[in-house]
Amino acid sequence: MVQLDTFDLKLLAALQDDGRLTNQQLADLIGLSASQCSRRRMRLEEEKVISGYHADLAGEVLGFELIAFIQITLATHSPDNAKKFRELVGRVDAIQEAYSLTGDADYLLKAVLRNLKSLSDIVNNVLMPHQSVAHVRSSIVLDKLKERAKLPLSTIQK
Amino acid sequence: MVQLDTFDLKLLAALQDDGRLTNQQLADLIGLSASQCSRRRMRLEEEKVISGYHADLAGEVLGFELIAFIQITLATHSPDNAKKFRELVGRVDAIQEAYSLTGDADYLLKAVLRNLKSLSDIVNNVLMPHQSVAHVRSSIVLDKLKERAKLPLSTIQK
DNA sequence: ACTGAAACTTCTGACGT
DNA sequence: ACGTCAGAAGTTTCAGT
Repeated sequence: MVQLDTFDLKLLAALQDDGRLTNQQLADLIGLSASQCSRRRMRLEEEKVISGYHADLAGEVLGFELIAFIQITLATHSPDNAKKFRELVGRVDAIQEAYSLTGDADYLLKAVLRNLKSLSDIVNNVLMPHQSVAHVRSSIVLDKLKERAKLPLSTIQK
Repeated sequence: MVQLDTFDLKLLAALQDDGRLTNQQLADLIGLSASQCSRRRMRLEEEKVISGYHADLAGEVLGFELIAFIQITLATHSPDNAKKFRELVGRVDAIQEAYSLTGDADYLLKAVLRNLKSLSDIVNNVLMPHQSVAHVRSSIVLDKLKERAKLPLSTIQK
């Protein structure tokens, strides 16, 4: 864990909101000179507190109409089986996120898809037939209440 | 749905990977002049194909040790109840993402937390006691196989 | 539609406080 | 640790093809 002061936290919060903010804009926002913001930003990038910058694309506009969460139970929990499943997850582009979890399912996947047929394809032709997989349960996203995860930096004590 | 050519898709893919790419760098990557990249980028921002840019922060480095998925079943499905639940979700900063879903649970929440006590707090003191909520089931993330959701732009036909 | 050049803005390293 | 300044780099508008 890195030592951060109030300026760092403000800077992180600002860049979390808008990743293309210039050092000048940051300077105005947090009350520091632009060069200082530049230096701090570089330090935070160097220290991997900022792990990267990404453009956020509108999935719907690009034709990805569907988001699905898919719960997976593995056939066995052998290292070999786990490895094969991870390779599968890595290969399938529609799977955006994948986590192993405590609880009844072993894995939770988030997939973005063009339509119901693509979901059916993934579930029935990719996941189900795979030797590592025992059970698949998918849920379709009806509504997004909150997205674009921001860390609650305000809860960090200086 | 917007009309995009190969250059647009390359540009989007590049910015999805690195949101701070300069127009010059984009120009080199996709084989267009910098001024053209600037114009196209502005158009894509204007059309909301690019919905924003965000710095990605390393949660662990900042002391968020825990990610949890929380499944919620509402007490009743009255509009009033749903509204109250949405307000709750909006208020709680630890809840990064929230979706309403098909399937056995009504909502799926993703929360980032400092430790197990914070999770227990949210579940037992915030979610469970809320009048709209009937049932809460939480799962802790053991491992991230895939994160940093990128849209599979390669699957888009020009 | 694209390129290239010109005017403007931003970045970043050296220096002084 | 911070701000100022100046040269370098990047951005964007505009004319030209």
